[in-house]
Order: sequence, then C-alpha cells, then structure tokens
Amino acid sequence: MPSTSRAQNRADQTRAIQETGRRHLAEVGPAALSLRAIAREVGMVSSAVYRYFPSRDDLLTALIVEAYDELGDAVEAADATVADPTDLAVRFRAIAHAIHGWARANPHEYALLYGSPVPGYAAPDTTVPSAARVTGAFLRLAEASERAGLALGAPTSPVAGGEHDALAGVRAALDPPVTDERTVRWLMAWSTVFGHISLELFGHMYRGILDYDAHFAHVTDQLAADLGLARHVG
Amino acid sequence: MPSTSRAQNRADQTRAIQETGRRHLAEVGPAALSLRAIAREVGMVSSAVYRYFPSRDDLLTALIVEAYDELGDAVEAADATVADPTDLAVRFRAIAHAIHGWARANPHEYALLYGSPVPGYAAPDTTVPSAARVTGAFLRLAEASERAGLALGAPTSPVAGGEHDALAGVRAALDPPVTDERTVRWLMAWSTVFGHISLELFGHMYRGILDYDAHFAHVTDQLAADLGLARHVG
DNA sequence: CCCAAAACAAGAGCACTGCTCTCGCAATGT
DNA sequence: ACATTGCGAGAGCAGTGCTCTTGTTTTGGG
Repeated sequence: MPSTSRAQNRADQTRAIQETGRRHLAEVGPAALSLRAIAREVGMVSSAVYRYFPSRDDLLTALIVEAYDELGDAVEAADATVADPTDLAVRFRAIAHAIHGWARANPHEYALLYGSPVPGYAAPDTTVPSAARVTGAFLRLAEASERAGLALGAPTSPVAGGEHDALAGVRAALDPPVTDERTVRWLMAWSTVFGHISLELFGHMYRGILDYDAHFAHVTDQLAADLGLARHVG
Repeated sequence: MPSTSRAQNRADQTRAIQETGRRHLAEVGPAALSLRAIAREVGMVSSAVYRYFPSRDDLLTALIVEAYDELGDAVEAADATVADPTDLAVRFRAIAHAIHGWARANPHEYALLYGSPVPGYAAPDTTVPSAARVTGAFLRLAEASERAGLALGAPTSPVAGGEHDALAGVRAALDPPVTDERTVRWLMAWSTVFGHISLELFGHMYRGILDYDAHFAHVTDQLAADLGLARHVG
C-alpha cells in the first residue's frame, strides 16, 4: 500500500516535468530547452526523464499543444465574454487583443507557435486540433459576418479563377460558404494581426512605434472597419 | 616570399568560414549552426575559427548582415527595374514580390531575420543599417505617394492623439511628412506582407491556401489598392 | 640581416547537450 | 509466491561552444 500509486506517480511526474519545461521555455526559449536541466530541477537523473517523454521533441510537442490550448482558451474566453454576440466588431477586437495580450505575456511561447520552426522538428498532427482553435475563432467570425450579410468596409477586387482555386482549403473550412472577396479580406486581417504581433515581438518596430498597444488598437479598429464589422469613423 | 600574404590569407579564411556558415545555415537553420562543423569543412581545427570570429554570435551577426544586404539588394533591384518609377502600384508589387520570392528561396535566412530571435543573442547595432534598407523601400514609397497626393483607396479612420504620439518614431523617418492615416495604412501593409510570408513559410497556411503565389499576388494587389496606388478593379 | 613581436594552427581540456544501454530495485497482478 | 513490468540511477557515446597552452610561421623594425 504505497502512499502514491504507480499511475498517480506517473501522472505527477509527467506534469512536473512539463511544468518545469514550460518555465524553462519561458526563460531561455525553445532552442535552449535542456532536458538535463529540467531533470535536475525536478530531482531526477536525465535518463529517467525519457521514461515520460521519449525524446526532447515529444516534450516540445506537449509544450506546443499546451501553449496552443492556452491561447485558444484566452481567445475563446475573450469572445465569450462579449456582451452582445451580434456585435462582430467588438468580438473581432476582443479576439485580436486576446491574441496580442497573450503574446506579450508569453513571448517565448508565441515564438514557439508562430516564430521560426525549431530546426529538425516537425510538429505532429497532434498539434493541429489545438492550433485550429485560434484560426477557428477568425473563421467563425467570418461566417457570422457573411450570415449577417455585412458589406465589406473596404473596396475589394473580385477574385479571379486561379485565386479562387487557391482558396479551396479555407473554403472547405467555412460553413456557411463565404464569398471569395470576404475570405481574402479575412485572410489579410489574419496576416495583419499575426504579422503585427511578430514584427512587434521580434523587435522590428523598436524605436519606430513608441506605444505598441495604442497602435495595435488602432490597427484592429481599422481591420474591423475594412471587414465591414464597424463603420469607418469620420 | 609566401604564395599568399598574411592579410590575404586572413581575408580568404574569413570569407571561407562565412560562406560555409551560410551554407550550413541554409541547411540546418540558425539554432543548429555548429562552429565545429564549419571548421571541419573549411579544414581547420575548431579553436582556429575563433581567430576570425570571436564567438558563434559574431559569426551569426555577419550572416545576419549578409542576409539583410542580400534581401536589400533584391528589393532595391526590383524597385529599380520598374520601367515607370511614377507607377507606385507596380513598384509596390515589385518590392513585395521581391521580398516574398527571396523568402521562399531562402527560408532559413528569412527565419533568421524575421522569425524568432535566437535565444541569448542580441543583434548589435551593426545590423541596423542593413535591416533598414528593406523597411526604407516601403518608407520611400509612402513618401512618394504622399508627394503625389494620392488618396487612400480604403476608408481610414482619423488618428487620435495617443496613436499620433505612438507614431513619432516612424514619422521622424519620413521626409516629406506623411499624414498619420497614410502612415497607419503603410504600417498595416508592412505587417500584412511580412505576416503573410511568415505564416506561409512557417507552415500555418498549409492545406488552407493551395497556391501561395496566386494568393500573395492577390493580396499585394489589394494592398496597393488600399494604399491608393491603384484603382480597385470592379 | 637578424631577431623580437605579433599572428596563427593545433591540441587538450572544461562543462555542457541529447540520447542509449545496462543494472538493480520496487510495485504490480496473476 | 513469483514472473512481469515500470522505474531510477549511472556509465558512456558523440556532439557542442569556448578557453588555454604550446609550438610554429610570418612580419616589420633596428
């Protein structure tokens, strides 16, 4: 009759390793993540860690899924707390600011998800469902704006045949179907949001933009207007 | 009377190391760049490399500057070959496609410049001038569009006081001055272009967008129209 | 022309990494 | 009660960035 059962102990140890890994990740970044250092802190010898995570990459995968889910939680929570769900502009801003806020608070995790891929590491399909939650939030808003019949706020050129085919992948994920022009605008908004955050976090706006939050807020407002979610002011 | 003088030999060796490093960088990425492996290939013992580059980070800096300059060359060359320099839409597309093409051809180098910062490495000021060439191409186009008095193609909300202050850094780099609204639109275009490339290269568009080039072309056309460089079609 | 000074290549060595293998011990379930 | 399995510890391999010493070669001034 051990104080902790074998299964319980395994769960505890796995969690301890992952938590310590998460802390190290936030401190030194993904490339410098050391299995030995984690083992030391958990109080194990390095080889024992391999009983729980077959390789460093498997630990990395677990951390990636954890980060995607945390960001997904933040995004979905922000979306859910909007008082009037029919106000798509507010929901869009809430989502964008949730991503921005989480990225600022967890820069290394953001870099792990949306920065350079770790060399020699290919994210397995396990990560896809968690990763899809964030993009899913955008897609659902796009569907809602289509359903509401909102007109795009910025003039948008018609989509030609080749580009129509290129969008087949996203189109399959949209129900009800969204017009190509609206799809393109939403993809652009997606690129703008993540591009902005990446440029900001990776230091390319340093000394150019003095107040990141003020500027990001303006950009999201502008995007919401371009998408037809809100009227352009002025 | 040596066949190669000491100074000549030093220059040759430095170049050989940097070239080999560049090749390794393209193969394994920045984080996995090994000084020892480079030394082996050049035919030196690892400690000898330190006579030419005091540390791995210094070699990395040299490679970063080289990459920024190569991208800068590509961008400026693309801009210069536009037949009619007053056609800002064509120039914008040329620049955007030059960046996109270079990034596709040199994904690891792009990741080094615009992906996650290498942990523990801080880019010295040496890299700034080379890095500024790319953003400078955007800024110069923004100035030209202001000078030409082009109206923005997409409705743009007026910039409030806080946001005006936030833009002080970019404003200082613009001569002649550009209106805040135009500046914001150009910053958004900048974010969209790099965001798009990063999302594409780092695998986030996989299976969503089937033809990257077709889609990117449409996006840049759209951006050019939003910026007022070209008429919206349709 | 000669010789001190500087530059250099090579090697050993330190502390670290991911990962494998073997060894014993302890919990498990039949 | 015992064979099976899970697990921690340790040694070891091949690799890393970087430092220090040792001996050699090139250089430039007296």
